Amino acid sequence: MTVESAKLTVDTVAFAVHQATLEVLLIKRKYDPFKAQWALPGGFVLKEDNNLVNAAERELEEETNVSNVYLEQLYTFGDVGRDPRGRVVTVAYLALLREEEFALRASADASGVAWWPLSELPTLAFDHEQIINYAYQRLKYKIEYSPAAFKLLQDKFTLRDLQTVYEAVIGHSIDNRNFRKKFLGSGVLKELDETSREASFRPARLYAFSEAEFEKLPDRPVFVF
Amino acid sequence: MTVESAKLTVDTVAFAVHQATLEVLLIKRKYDPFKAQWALPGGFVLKEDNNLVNAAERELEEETNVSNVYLEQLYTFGDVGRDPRGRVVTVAYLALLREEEFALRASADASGVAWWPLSELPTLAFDHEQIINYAYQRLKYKIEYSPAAFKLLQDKFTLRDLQTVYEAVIGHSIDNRNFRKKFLGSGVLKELDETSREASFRPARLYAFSEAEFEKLPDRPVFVF
DNA sequence: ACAAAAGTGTTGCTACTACACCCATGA
DNA sequence: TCATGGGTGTAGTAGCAACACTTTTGT
Repeated sequence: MTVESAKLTVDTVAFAVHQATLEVLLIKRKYDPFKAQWALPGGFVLKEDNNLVNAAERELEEETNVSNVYLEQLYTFGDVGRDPRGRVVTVAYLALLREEEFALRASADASGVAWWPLSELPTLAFDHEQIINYAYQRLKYKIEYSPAAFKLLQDKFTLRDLQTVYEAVIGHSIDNRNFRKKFLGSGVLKELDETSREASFRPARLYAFSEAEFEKLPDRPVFVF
Repeated sequence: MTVESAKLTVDTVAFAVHQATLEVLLIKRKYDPFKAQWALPGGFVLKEDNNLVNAAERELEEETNVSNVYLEQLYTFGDVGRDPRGRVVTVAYLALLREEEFALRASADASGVAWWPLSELPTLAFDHEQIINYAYQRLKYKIEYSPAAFKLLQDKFTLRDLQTVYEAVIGHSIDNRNFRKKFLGSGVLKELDETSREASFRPARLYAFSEAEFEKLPDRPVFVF
């Protein structure tokens, strides 16, 4: 019996919705293995990280300049052979954020950083394509019964913005009357006294999400369309 | 920057329903830390395990004699301080099985093995109480939209058996007419030509679960009661 | 006045909840 | 024939899907 001292890494699948498209944040690797290939931001867990999510936050900030966003643990991938360097187990995280809030900046192990549409991903290092697929499944489920969509939006948003997020994530369009009825009826949206004046047409009312009202919903609310 | 070579363990929360009670499989630790305390079956990932679930299966069999059961990854716990030996990250698994199928046998690091009702757990080693709570939440969700309940039953079962599993997991009783209507209407139960003759009263019809029919259900079926 | 997106109601149907009694069997 | 769990039906309600036109604004 030999205790395996596995190397432990964290990788983050960061999603954002940009121009009605669901996108993933990738970095271009500076070093081997998989030098010059696109990969998820992530890296080794260090002694100074006092838990796993801190490690994921640190790597994300170091490699992309994205910080202070919603992160949740996804799944741990540990098959022998997923990393050519030997037994490397990775704890994958899901992040949800708004692209506009961050100026991407490559550094550390990355020679590039970019948002890629989920439907047009490049060839990826390691088993990162599999991890992204897993993350996407999780996001599709989460958006149906949790406030995940609001992590992808500004604090103030129009119902159209919210619907666009849902459509980008689930991958098909939604009847706007039913969509609005369901959200307005749920009580989780606070109607604001402001409108967004975008162009030469009717301005849309702005709303904010109420965490408190969401918590009050009976058991597991359903936002399926 | 120092690469942390974390120790990696796996722990399994095995559930079964016995006499209408949801129970968890625990072992009594033979060695320090937490010597003589109850804990989840589990241990270090070894070089010869070629993926994480294999390690969980191996440890479960070694410590309890339970093998060949449904296992799924739950969550990875990696906070500094969760193990007095230093940085030990554990990948937790959920197992679902029937108690009657296995003769428990303690060995390796365990001086005892037993099923404990979830509502009467002893003091547990490490953060294992937290892990069990997490597993229980997951089970409650899974049973509502997946065939998880059938992993807790024999191949042939009565509708009463199935209802008992649901009641034990969700923690409250269900109207039997509505319960039967929903399951019979769903098409996932194959009616068998057999009955279970238990005692001096009307024998109950036996059913089997049809994986194939379950897969045919539109999107995410709901078995909420 | 026009272009563009915002905003709004109704109807039919399905699926759920609540609820209480008769049936089949073995002893 | 009795004790025990097995098995069944209905009515009211709530929530969902499908569907198209009017309103408001800036230019």
